[in-house]
Amino acid sequence: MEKACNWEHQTLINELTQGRQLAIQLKNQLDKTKSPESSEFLVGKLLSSYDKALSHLNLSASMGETFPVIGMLESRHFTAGSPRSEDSNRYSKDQSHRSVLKKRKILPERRKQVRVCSETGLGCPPDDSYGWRKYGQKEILGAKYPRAYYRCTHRHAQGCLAIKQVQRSDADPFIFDITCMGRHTCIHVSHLIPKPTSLEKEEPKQNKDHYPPQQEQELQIQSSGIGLKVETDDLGIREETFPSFSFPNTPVEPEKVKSHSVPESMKENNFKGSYSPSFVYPITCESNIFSLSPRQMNNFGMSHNMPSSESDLAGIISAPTSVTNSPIGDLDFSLDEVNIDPNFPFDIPEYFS
DNA sequence: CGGATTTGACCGAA
DNA sequence: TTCGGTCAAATCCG
Repeated sequence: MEKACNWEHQTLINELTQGRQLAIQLKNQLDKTKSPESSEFLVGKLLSSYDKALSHLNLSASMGETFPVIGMLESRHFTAGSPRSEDSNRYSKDQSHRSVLKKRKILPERRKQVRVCSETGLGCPPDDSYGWRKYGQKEILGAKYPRAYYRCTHRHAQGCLAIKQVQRSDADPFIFDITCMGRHTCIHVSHLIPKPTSLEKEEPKQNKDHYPPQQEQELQIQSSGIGLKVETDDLGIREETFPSFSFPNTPVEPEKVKSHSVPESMKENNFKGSYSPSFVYPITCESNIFSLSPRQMNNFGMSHNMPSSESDLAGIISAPTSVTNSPIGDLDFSLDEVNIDPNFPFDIPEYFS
C-alpha cells in the first residue's frame, strides 16, 4: 500500500508537471498564434492531465470511501440535491399529470467521472452492477457527445427510481461523467455468489440483474497489482474475476480521438474500426494490466484481445501520458449505489451513435 | 416473443 | 424561445 501511495503521489506530480509544461507550450502557441488545431490538441492534453491529477486527488481525498475500478479510474463528486418528492409520480402514464412528470430533477444527485482506457471504452459507457435501461439520449448543447439517460431495469417491477445520466467528457473521451439520481430500491440477489472463473461465457445481463442493492452491501475491490479482489462486508475477500465486457461497438471518429490525445499505440491498434467486443476495461493501461499473469488476463477476458506482441505491449505501456497513468493499484475500492461493479459488464449497447 | 434500445416528439424549466 | 429530460412507437436482438 505504501508503495502504491508513493507511486500515486509520483504520478500526481508527473501529471501536474506535464500539465504545466503543456500549459507553457500552449501559451507559446497562443503567443505565436499558431494553428488552432495544434492549440486544440494541446488543450486536450492539458485537460487530460489535469483530469487525471484531479482524479488522483479525489481518490486520495476519499480514501476510506473507495472506488470500484475495473478498467477505469473513477473520481466522484457528490453534489447536493434536494429530494425529488414527486418522483414516484413522474412516470405516470396519465398525460394529465405531465406537468408533474416533467419536473426537473430534484433527486439527490451524485456525480462521478469514470475513466476507461481501452478503445472499447470509447464505444460504451462504463456500467455498474445494476440493470439499467436506456430510455433516452440527447445531444447536449456545447457538448461533443450526447448524453444518455438510463433508469433502473426494475423500475416497473419493483418501483426502483434510480436513474443515471452518462455523458462522455468533452476534454477526454476516455472519461465518462456519470450522474446518478435516486437510490436503488430494487432487490437483487446473488451478487456475491462467486461466478465461474471461466469468462468465456458472457452473460453480463444476467449478472447485472442479480446484484444486491449497494446500500445494503458494500463491496470493496482491492487491486493488489496482481489481481483484483472484491471484498464484501459479510463474505470477506474473494478473488474477483471479470466477465469479458461485451457490448456493441460504437466507433469514435479517429479525428475526435486524435484531438484528445489518445496514445498512438491505441489509435493504431484499436481505432481502426474493429473493436473487440469482449475487450476489457483494464484498471489502468499501464499500471495494472501488464502486471497480470496470463491466467489473470484470461480471467479478465482479455486474452484474445491483448496486444499480440511485445512491441504492442510496449507501445501501450510507453504510450504518452494520457490514457491513464493512474496507479490505483493498491487502493481499496468500495461500491455504493452508484458505483461501478467489479464485474463491470460493459454491456450497455451502443452508446454514442 | 419479450425485453432492451433507438429516436423523434413532447413538455416544462430557464 | 431554447434546451434538457422523458415518453413511447418502432425497431432490434437473443
